[in-house]
Amino acid sequence: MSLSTKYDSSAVEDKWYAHWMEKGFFHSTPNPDKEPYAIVIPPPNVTGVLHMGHMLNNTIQDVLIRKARMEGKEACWVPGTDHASIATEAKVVRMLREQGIKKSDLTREEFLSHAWEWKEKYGGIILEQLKKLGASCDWDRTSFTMDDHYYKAVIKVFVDLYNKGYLYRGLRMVNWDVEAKTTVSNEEVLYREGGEVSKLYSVKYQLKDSDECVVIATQRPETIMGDTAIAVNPADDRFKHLIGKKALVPFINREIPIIGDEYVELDFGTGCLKVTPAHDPNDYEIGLRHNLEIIDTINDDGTLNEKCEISKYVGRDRFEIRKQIVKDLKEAELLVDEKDFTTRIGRSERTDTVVEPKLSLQWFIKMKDISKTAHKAVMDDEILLHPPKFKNTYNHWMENVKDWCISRQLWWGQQIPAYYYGSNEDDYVVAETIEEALKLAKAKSGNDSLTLSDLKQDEDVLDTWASSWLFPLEVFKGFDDQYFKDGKIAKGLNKELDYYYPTATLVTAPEILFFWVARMIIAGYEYTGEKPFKDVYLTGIVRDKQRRKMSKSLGNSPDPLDLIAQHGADAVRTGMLFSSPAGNDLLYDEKLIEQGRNFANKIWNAFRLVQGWEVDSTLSGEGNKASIAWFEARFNETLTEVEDHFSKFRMSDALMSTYKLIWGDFCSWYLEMIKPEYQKPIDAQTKEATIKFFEKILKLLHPFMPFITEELWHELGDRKDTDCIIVSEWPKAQEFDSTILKEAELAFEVISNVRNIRNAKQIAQKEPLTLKVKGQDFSKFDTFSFVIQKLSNLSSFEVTNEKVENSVSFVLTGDEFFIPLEGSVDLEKEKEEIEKELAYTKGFLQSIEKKLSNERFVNNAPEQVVAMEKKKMEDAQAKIKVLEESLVSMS
RNA sequence: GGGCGCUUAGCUCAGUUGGUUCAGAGCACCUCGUUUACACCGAGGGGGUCGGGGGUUCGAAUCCCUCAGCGCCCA
Repeated sequence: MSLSTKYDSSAVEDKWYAHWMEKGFFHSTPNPDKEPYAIVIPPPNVTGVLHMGHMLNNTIQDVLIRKARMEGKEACWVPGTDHASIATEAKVVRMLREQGIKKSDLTREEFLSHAWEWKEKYGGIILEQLKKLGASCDWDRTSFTMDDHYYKAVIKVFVDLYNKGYLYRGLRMVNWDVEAKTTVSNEEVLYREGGEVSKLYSVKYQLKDSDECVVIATQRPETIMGDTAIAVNPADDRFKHLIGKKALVPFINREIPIIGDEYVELDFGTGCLKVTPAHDPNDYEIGLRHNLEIIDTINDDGTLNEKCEISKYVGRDRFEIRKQIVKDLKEAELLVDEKDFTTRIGRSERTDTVVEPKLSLQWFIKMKDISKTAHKAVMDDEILLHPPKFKNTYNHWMENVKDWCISRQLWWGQQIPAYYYGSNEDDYVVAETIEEALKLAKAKSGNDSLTLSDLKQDEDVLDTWASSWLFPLEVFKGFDDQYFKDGKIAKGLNKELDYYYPTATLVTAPEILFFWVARMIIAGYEYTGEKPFKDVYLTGIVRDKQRRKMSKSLGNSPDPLDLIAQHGADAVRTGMLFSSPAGNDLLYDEKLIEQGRNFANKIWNAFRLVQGWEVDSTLSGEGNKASIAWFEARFNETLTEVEDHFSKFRMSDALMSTYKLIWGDFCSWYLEMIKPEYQKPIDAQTKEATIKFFEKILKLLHPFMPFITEELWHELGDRKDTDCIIVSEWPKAQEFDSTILKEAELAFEVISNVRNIRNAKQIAQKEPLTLKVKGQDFSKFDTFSFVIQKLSNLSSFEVTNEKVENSVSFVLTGDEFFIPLEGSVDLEKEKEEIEKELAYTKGFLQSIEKKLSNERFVNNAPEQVVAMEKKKMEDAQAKIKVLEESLVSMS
């Protein structure tokens, strides 16, 4: 045999990927004769490199799309990338800095040209890496969220939402990164595990017209000058008498009211809270409730401004001032106490600076009305979430949906199409182009002399999610002028969108259920009146063995490309799926990948066996007929199971069923059943049937292991280069003969028992044995008697009416089996074992008899259950009889 | 503080409306084996009172209550 005993993935994978590409198998165009099946990829970040999460996610998508393709659907997997405004801008800024260029020295246009250059260079890395994984994306359709048409779509949607009244500008408390000078979203604010040690200062505030003082506790004494109230809990007996009085802000002696608010915790700090609405989200809420003044004392760069009223503080950094003011308070004897305490401090994911809560004028989408249909669609199972437990989460979020701040103080992204023409807050218009804006501005202002140069476009760009929420629509160019009219995408005009949309399945991580999934649903209904996808499969998070999330900073993530190079893409794909039940986190273990590799090797060797068989057409092959019929049935049984798993998005179960079919049923049983003796030929029918089976199991496995299955598909037969397994027909589950499955089951039990005895008695497999069975009905062994003899290596298998002396025995249901073994039978030990089994069976019988003698059970339980119990009882009784007889004969 | 979820074999997890030996799978482990596809292998085996307690029921891993531990989301 010339083939290596080891399967070499490296010699196979690139070859077939190139072949598939060359033949255009991944490409899809609308075909009215076929059912569409589209998936849009969750577009990876252009800044990213492939990580384990992508591997899992894209493997699942590829499995789904390959299966759909084989099922004869028009499968279309649209790839793409996301411009990721914050992450990309941060990368570009860092790169420029390394070259000695400061962002602030560049114009917007100059900066953007650097950013584009960067994107062209690095933005496609992940997509290239996905090819190594075997991803069968339609690469001709690759989309980028800043492509020309996409950019325009985002702008159109902004204008449309504005015109529909869904957009507004409003003051909001945002997370402000003083270094990047941008707002950061909540998910970009990180908290160190276990918190950070900070100080809690207790500071004396003088009461107005009194010698009395209140002592407040604060972590941020530098914001004292922005205080506009002191709050106490109205239920606090210590302080409630102060409510309504006035206090004086230290140093500047501004009068502020003392108010009662339940937000204040009695046992935290001193029980008195200074309220600084401009610099704390909770304080801002309190401020709203009590109509407090807002005094913003901190600049965008984190320095203090003149509103703090203390000239020596102005222009200096907030943390520097914290030290300074503590010193000053000490000197003024206003600092009562200072102690360490641990608290959560939010830091910007990008710059690691402490996030400054800040009030700012931002653009918002009103979410309540626009999200109603999207909410209902999931609750009514119009869109299915898998696993369904996420319905709850979704519901909770949608019920409490908050307005969405969509502006970001960045340059990389779609620039907000709002144009300002005057100094009043309301002096702006929203339009797709500046020319259009000028018209609107003239009309709105009544000033016909306005010119283009009087208009100033909003500096900010849109949140990345405000572009990616259009992904399933815009990858099919839904917002093109020809189709997008009056705030809706017209039907019947866009062939692609009409055909592929709604897409079939979205596969993504639960962490972006709201940021992305919910918003795509919202946009889908808003612009087409239809859902964007039917099923949403939420994958788990890939973690290491200590349950830590895999991350670059922890260094606990293996390089996926190394893994592929080492074990093969097929192995990595199956490894990821082996332990990936829907929606549960996956604890990554390299052993799983090895298991995948071993599996590939097993299949490879099964192939080596089969292809080595010479055919002798004079052989009848009669003895193999039952085996062939059995595997046929077993295949169909498994296929039915696999289809059921797929329908429930139980990918790892579908894989496991396939794995067991191939390794257990096909290799360990079927091939052994039909295997000719060494170097002997096989009959033609059996060989032919076996090749057919091999092809079928390869098809079943193809979505999971595309490469080895394609390789063997071509090895198994002489095929044209377009006759590939990737486009072969998926097997359809047939009715199967369950009788033969039961007969085989019984035969396998007999074989296992014989093997067990060989094992216990140390009898080599090559030494033939005699097997005799004492039972009423031998016919149930007829079909597989040949197989039983072959796999147990029996010289004879026959009926006996008598007990067989000097033999080892075992009992299956009511039949007793004997293997004569002169000399090597330890009577005492045999007896012991029989007694043990007898005791167990008697106990078992007792529990059933108890059940059956319970009238309420017999009356209430379904007939089928009662019948089953009766059968169990009879079997147990028969077994007990046989065992007891054995014991008698032994003594 | 509010909401959701989890706890089954050494590990990772199945267990669909309570009822076919339902207490399972894979891996790991133990024994034996280099037989002629594969040691990235074969044959066989051990292992859990389903987190604790209580309840409903003829019957509970499954439903209810309670306690303990853990996780996630929102504040």
